[in-house]
Amino acid sequence: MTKYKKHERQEILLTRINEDPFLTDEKLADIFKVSIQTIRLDRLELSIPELRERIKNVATEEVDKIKSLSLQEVIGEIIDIDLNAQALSLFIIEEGHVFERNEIARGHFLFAQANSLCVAVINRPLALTKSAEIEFIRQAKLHDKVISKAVVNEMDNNKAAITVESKVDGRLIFKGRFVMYYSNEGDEIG
Amino acid sequence: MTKYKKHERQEILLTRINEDPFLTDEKLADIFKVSIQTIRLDRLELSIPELRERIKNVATEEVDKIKSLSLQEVIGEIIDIDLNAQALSLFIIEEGHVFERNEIARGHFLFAQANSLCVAVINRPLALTKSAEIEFIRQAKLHDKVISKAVVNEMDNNKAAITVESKVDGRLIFKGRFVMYYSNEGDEIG
DNA sequence: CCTCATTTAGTAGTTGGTACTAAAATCAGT
DNA sequence: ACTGATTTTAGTACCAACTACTAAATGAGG
Repeated sequence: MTKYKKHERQEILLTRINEDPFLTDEKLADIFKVSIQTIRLDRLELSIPELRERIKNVATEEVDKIKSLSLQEVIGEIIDIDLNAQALSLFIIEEGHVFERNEIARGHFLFAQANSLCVAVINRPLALTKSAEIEFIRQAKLHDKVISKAVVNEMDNNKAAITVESKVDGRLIFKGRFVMYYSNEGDEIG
Repeated sequence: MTKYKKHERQEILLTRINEDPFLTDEKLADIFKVSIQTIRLDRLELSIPELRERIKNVATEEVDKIKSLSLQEVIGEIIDIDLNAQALSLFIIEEGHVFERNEIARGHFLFAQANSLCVAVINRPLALTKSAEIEFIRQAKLHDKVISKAVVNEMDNNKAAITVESKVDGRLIFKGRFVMYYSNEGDEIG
């Protein structure tokens, strides 16, 4: 239980505060068994803002994140659309979408992109997926830009058949055939 | 531009602070053209905490949300598992999972639950979805508790066939047949 | 005009700091 | 063991944004 050296302590301090930004100087002084002044000097040298600033930052940052997450409601960004005919979307694979171990995208995000695109191309108050046959052909990896294309093959009064193909760098990674149910008013299915 | 009456002012104060929790008493006093003391009395009567408390609340709330979202990495909570044989998971439909308009769950979350469950039941370093046939039988609504059951039908050296059924209150809402690819080391697919 | 509610003023004390000065302790090298 | 630099403490004054309290001023209505 020897005390850390300055440099050592500062490194740990950084990660500690990163993990838990809600730590006061007093608590930190307690943790490292040094005086409050030492902690303050450390923060000064590492230009770590004071507790209140840190909390404020968390509060404002996370408000932004929530906004961008509700944007993720429709997964992927629609880049071209020809209503009831075809549509294109772009989805960039980020940290949250992959298996930690190998950075391969989880299948359901690719499905979600395709599914969202089907909902979008059928622009109705109610559009639900009825069934789908899908195939994962190749892996998508972290930071890949996935371009998904949906083409409406058939449409009748309340159903549409849509095929979706997703590609990374022009290579097919996913394809699916979706049957969508839709209506113009708030009908019930099943 | 007459001054508000007490009650009136307090109502507006409430909504104002709700909209923007980062307002100091000083700014609020300025807005309502009253003294700081009046604002403090108002907050006391309405039991609105002080600025710093409010900011802290925002920060902690949002930290919780982020945590529950990275937990969403595996969508749904696994409640029972018999490796390579079958597994059960629970997924509660929340605000972020439904269409705003009608509070019906987006299909890809139900798919994600099923897909995650398939990955979980095949407990291998690499387990990827190869293909799936799925059917959405009935809608799931906001706050529904969806129980998903995966049963492994066949397994060979590197593939498994799994059927999944999801129910709400015992009624079938989704079913799917998944083919999963897996390996014990970091092999490549395709 | 009197009275009760409302508003404002002012003081002391709190938390979690900054900014600064200065003393004490520790360490490194000779 | 001594010196000089580095590091750590100690201590003071000050700040924001309050709470908690007392007391005075200002309304508004009967």
